[in-house]
Amino acid sequence: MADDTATEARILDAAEAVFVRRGVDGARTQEIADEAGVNKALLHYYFRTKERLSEAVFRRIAGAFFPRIIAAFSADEPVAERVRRVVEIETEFLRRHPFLPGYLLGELRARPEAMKTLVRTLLPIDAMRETVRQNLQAALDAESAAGRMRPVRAERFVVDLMSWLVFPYAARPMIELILGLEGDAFEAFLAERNATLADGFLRSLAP
Amino acid sequence: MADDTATEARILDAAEAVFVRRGVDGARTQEIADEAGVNKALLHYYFRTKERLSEAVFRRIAGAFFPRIIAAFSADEPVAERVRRVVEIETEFLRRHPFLPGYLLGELRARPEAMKTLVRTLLPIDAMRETVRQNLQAALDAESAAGRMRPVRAERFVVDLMSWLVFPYAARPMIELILGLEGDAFEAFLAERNATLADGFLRSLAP
DNA sequence: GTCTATACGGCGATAGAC
DNA sequence: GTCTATCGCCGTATAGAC
Repeated sequence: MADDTATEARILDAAEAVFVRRGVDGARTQEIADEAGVNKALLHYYFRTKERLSEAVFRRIAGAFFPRIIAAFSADEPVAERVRRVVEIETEFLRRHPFLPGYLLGELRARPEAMKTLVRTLLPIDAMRETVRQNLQAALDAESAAGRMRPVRAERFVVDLMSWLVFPYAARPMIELILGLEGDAFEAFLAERNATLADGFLRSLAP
Repeated sequence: MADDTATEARILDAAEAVFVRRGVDGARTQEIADEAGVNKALLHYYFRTKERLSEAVFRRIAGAFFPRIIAAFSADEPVAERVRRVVEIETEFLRRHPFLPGYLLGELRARPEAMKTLVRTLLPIDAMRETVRQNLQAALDAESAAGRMRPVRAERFVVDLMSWLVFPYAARPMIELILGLEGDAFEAFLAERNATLADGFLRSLAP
């Protein structure tokens, strides 16, 4: 075992774990090597530099994170159903990757232009944007025309829902500290919250 | 001019600027010295280490950020008024310090235990927590008993409102990228959003 | 208090053996 | 493809002159 592709994958997994918990600047290549069960020289063999390794990790994460969300927002379903779908997909994803929002936000903050460029080469940004602006906006306009919802811009709709979904994970240490929701209490709090989040969100848009 | 306290303050201001835009790990003491118009040796003279300097900066920022928000949440006013107050205070503060959420979240993520300890020595966490749990929860319970609002836990109330307020700033590069709201368009988007944010939030809690 | 110059350590990168 | 050993830079910390 431990052929080349398996080793490369192990390094990538280890790098993801370390980058996600320490940030790229705070991460040490030694720690990545330890976590992968190899030595630093192999990181160089496979990825050449820490910079390139971090880009590979970011690519993998961003590629898994964004497309499904955009798809759910733009699915050909009633607005209420899309909201429930986004909530469902996102809560499931975040349950498995709770520290990922902090990582993504941290990287985009530390190296905004580099990361933006990276995402642009990775995802069909323009197409995604158009889908949101056309498809989602049309659905929202139809709802408001029918008097079932107040008028709202698609951009705001997306930002507001994503704020509720993502922020608690990114701010977890702060919430634990200020509100005294440590460990399991925090998890329980989020689970309960997630169950009623879609309804609350839709109510905020009631006519 | 340039007596000792002025120099120390200039270093602190410079450090804040650099830490906020690069994160502590990404910051170089040389850049802080340049921005303060002094040399690296003086940083050591006043603050001994980069670590201590970062703690001083964090203290100043956290001390300015949290107390006013907690006070607004717990003010002796109707719930709707408190919400509008929190929104007003927070939007004004964030307008002047738009990169601060990213900094705070980043530090609490990179060094959660150290930062938590620091905040505990800085703020009366337990008292703040009790105020939220007692005072705010009582106000929310009264509203729901009167049929003006659905029942909600104070913790959730706080997290949901803060999510809407803070997340767009922390996620600014991502929002600019995905939704195509660059520069001024982003500012305009937020200004418009902030104006109706309190009402939308209260609607989400309608009975 | 403020500067110049330097010591020191750590980390990423790499050479070279197997 | 994987290892051991080592290099060289860069950033923080510090000594010492003014």
